[in-house]
Amino acid sequence: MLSDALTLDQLNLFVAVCEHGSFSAAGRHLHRVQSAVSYGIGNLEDALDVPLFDRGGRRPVLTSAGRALLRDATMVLNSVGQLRRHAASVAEGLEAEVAVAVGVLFPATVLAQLCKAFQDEFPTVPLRLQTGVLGTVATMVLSGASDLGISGPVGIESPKLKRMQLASVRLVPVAGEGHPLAAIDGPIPTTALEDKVQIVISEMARREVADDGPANVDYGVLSARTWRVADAGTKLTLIRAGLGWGSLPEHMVAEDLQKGTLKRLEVEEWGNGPRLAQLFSIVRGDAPPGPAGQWLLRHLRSLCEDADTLTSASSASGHP
Amino acid sequence: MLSDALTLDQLNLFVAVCEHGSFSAAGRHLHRVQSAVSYGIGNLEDALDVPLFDRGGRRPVLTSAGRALLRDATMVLNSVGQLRRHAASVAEGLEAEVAVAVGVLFPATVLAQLCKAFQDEFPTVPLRLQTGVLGTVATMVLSGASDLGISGPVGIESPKLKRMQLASVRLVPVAGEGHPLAAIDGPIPTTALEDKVQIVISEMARREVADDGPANVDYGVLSARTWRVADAGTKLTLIRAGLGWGSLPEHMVAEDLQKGTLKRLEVEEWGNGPRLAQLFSIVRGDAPPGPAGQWLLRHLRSLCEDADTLTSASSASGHP
DNA sequence: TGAATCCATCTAGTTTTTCGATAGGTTGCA
DNA sequence: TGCAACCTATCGAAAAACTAGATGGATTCA
Repeated sequence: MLSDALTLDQLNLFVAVCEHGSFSAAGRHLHRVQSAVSYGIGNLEDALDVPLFDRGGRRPVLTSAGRALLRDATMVLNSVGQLRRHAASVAEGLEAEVAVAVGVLFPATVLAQLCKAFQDEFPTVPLRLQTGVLGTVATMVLSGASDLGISGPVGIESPKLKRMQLASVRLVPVAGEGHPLAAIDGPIPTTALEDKVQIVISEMARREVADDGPANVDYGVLSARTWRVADAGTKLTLIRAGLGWGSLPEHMVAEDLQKGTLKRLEVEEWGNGPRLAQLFSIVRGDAPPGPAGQWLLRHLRSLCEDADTLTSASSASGHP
Repeated sequence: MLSDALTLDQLNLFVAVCEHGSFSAAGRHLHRVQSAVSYGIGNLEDALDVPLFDRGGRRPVLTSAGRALLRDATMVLNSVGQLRRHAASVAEGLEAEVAVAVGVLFPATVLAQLCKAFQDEFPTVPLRLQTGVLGTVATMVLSGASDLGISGPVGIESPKLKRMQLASVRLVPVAGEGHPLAAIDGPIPTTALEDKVQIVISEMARREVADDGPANVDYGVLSARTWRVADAGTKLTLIRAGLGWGSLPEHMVAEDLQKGTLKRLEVEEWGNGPRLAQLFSIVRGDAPPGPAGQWLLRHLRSLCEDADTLTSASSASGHP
């Protein structure tokens, strides 16, 4: 061996020697001859240019450098083990990773539950989460960038896409506590809304696919003055700051409504009943997800069945 | 190659191919022939039992499994790189790690500054922090478990230990706001303290070394009823809860004193001036720390010189 | 269609690793 | 002290793994 080679085999020998206390013992456990172990450790010390063991006494004893480098070595071997397990699960037919595109309306707490359950079931399959605005979810599934989508009815239509209804999310129109609309008690006529800023979630209008479809349409726009934001989080903060009004899923505003920092609006045109946004799961019919993705889909469906209407009940589970 | 071998060299080839787009290009960059690259990648695919590339077209294209495993591979190579850098720094004479034992009295904010500066100066040298009660710090340095100690004057004496004064910490006797002692305004006579519970930091009395020395002595004990705790944190919480009184370094109680949740006591026997606890650095004279440890010691000293008396000034730097 | 790349595969030669044995050291016990 | 039971380093021969270079087939681009 010339000099800086550094083999995984050498690292394996290294930790084996540290575990079993001697070159010979390590050799026995690894079904190698003692001279092979000696040779390998010698090469490792040459490669790192650091003596790892004191060979003075009966059994080799780690130098302080060896003790510190042992940690690095085990770390390397751990990452190798992860690679191996991952590869094994792929070889057995599991997909290499599952990419999920989830729309902003889907409650984060349910999503967290879902991810945790998935991680418990498939520890070797990485999960890639992509949260996007309404329309992009379907686009991502169609393009193959995501294996599974969770989204509202908005978005491109394609015969390739298979949608299944999951649950409903209650949308409540709200305004910040200082906002003029918050002071109105009864039903608010549409005329009163027209000159107020409404904050709307909107995508960046990428209309490459399905150009003739009903893409890039804003739903539920009542005001003449609208501000468009990219995600529900900034929409919430803007409304909280009193910059305008808008509808948000109930699970996102429940806490603010209780504290009084947000006030629920009664929009005349929408009546008094709750406005429900349907949530669908989206997969491609011609390229269905693998076993892990199928499992994720089933689990998602059962999670949504438990709570037919995804209200603050899911977020309330976080509070005692 | 038989089957499950998995070499670092193979992983290197793998990422190189992904980087440069083709087996040949990777070979050129790595000064290897194309057939060698092909051979290595083939062995890797055999070892993992997973095809990594689609060889249909002009240039090999990653399979989805390959894309996922590429992340694992780079992770392995990163950890190997860390091992290499660490080994290189050891080969150049730096110690493999620096272990510091720091007494509970030392302000955490200064400690954090020290650690940060050390990490910037020696990114390859891991730092091992061991916070211990008064006497154990010296013991750890003497036994070689730590290279450097920061402690008060308490602890074993040994000709091998070299102490240098660092700074002083003001100790203030305090009690919780509901405690009867907190109601007394003037100097408190010792007789009034005798029947109140005093909370004292004490070690678990390990007197293996220096058995005849002044080990295991409690300093500043005035009360007949004493509770002993292992660390300053629980001492603070106990006192805060009103279970007793005791002295604590000023930097730990400054906030509570300001908020009024703790009250400063005036103990007659200790007079009105501040009680100062000296802090020393401790190293072994016969086995001095290496260059990184020396640097740490110097930096520690300069940090302490800036604020000769370590008061809440150090923690106040965190507030604007 | 032809030029330019690319990959897999084969052969032969080189390098690395293993084996088994030997020599020399340390530890602990009689 | 001497002996048994460990341990390690080292050496020569054999085995295994790897490399270079050449060849053939496939793809892409002009």
